[in-house]
Amino acid sequence: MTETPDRPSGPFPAAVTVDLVILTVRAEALHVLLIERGKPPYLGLPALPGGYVRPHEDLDAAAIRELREETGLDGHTLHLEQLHGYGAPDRDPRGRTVTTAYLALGPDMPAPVAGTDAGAARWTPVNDALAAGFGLAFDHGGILTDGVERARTKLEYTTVATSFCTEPFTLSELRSVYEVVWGLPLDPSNFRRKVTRTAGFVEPTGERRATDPGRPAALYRRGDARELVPPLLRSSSDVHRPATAPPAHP
Amino acid sequence: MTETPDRPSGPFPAAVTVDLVILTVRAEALHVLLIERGKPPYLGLPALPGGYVRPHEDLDAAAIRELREETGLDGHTLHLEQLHGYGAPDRDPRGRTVTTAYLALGPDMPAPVAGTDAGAARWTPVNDALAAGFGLAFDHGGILTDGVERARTKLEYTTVATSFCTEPFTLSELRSVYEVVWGLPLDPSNFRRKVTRTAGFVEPTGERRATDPGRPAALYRRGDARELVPPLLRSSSDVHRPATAPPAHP
DNA sequence: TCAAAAGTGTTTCTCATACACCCATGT
DNA sequence: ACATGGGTGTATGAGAAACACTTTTGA
Repeated sequence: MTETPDRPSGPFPAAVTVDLVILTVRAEALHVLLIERGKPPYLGLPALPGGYVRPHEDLDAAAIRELREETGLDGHTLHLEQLHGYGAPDRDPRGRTVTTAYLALGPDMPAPVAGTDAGAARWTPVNDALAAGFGLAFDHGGILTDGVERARTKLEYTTVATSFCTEPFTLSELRSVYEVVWGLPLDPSNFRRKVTRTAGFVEPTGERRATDPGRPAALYRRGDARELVPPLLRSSSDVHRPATAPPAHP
Repeated sequence: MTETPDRPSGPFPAAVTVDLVILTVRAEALHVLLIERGKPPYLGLPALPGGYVRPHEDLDAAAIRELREETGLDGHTLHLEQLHGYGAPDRDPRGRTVTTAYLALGPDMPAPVAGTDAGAARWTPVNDALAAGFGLAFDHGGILTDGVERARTKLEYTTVATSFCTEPFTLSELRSVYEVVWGLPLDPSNFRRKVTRTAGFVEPTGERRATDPGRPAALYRRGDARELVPPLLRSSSDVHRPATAPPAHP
């Protein structure tokens, strides 16, 4: 912190909050948990869940607490990481407020607990929430954009994609996570190879699960590895190119 | 922000600061800019430069301002990015203080301006500053560790390494940045190929610079590219293996 | 027995590694 | 001329992309 004494700057009171970008994959689309504001400002508008940090609480602890309060889920079973700090002077009309945004990634979750908070929590497709005119409260549109971008890049070089899956899961389910978050189709067999060849990415359980039609799929659990080397690049790599016109001669 | 009304939590006043991890490469080692604290707490101990955010100032603006005040350098010519927020309740004995740390990377800089601040600023080798018993003020040891780690990984998949070089620079100088930050020797010819084949990483100026003995090196400027795909991995790739004992027969 | 999904094998090609070798300059 | 660093060329091998093919189930 290191203050700079004897100059026009000095400590002034600000409110400290945490906000949560909670993402999950459901119905083949990336969803974010939004609540409806129950009081001004931005009354009735959708917003990210969050709240004030308590006087004797660390930022991470506040994020875990808010996560449980809003979703009923244990912050230790989800992936939770600090995203970014936001402190524009006018971001809250009530007064100077600095927020630390957190990114949470989890499997398709039970219907969100009707928050002790005013408005009920709702899963919203990210594409809808980011559409122009949707109107998130405060600067939450920008925060959501940053969170989604972080999630996309983190899939490349970490194993967090498994956080979106309920254990045990199949490799098709894991691949679907990548396809939904990146918005790209991947080649199933090459994806399988990369995942199973990376030590600690997934661990087979030995069990299988029947699918409606088709061969039962082997089940896996999350492995110990967190970093992914080499990374699973989404650009120019592993993309199953759609059926384009084949070259001239048959 | 989204307060949670009618519950034991609510806004309480906290001080808001920014701290800077300013790194540079000089004398074949990574250095960090530290100031000496001129007043309690932690009087006389080294600390990261930083200060209070002003009442009508954004976090980024505060970081740029502090950077100029402490180094005399323009925040727009250096690489500057938000690092992480730190808000442990007891991190400052004077009261609740939440800080947002920023990471700045720049070329070997002019001797730091004797800060308007109390203690003079000093370049310190990162290895010394992180050694047990060096004793940085507050939680600045942890912040510095996080900053160095961020710098190491960012060299892999972005072009920020060029921020450490004074333009124009040679490819040997750029390679030296990687070697110093990663602590690994790299193969000069393969490094050259990767850098020059990545569009927008560096742009040749057409000029050359004489070296003491040896062929003059071509000079380059930073390119437009910020992301580096494919990344320049530091693990198991491009490492020039040191002279180990050769196989049995000569 | 057919459709659908899981899973394996294989060819082709790209790119990184390792290292030999040539170039340009100061002493 | 020779030592020193800059810079180019290339043989080898690992791994990715593309896709044909086999396996296992439900209807």
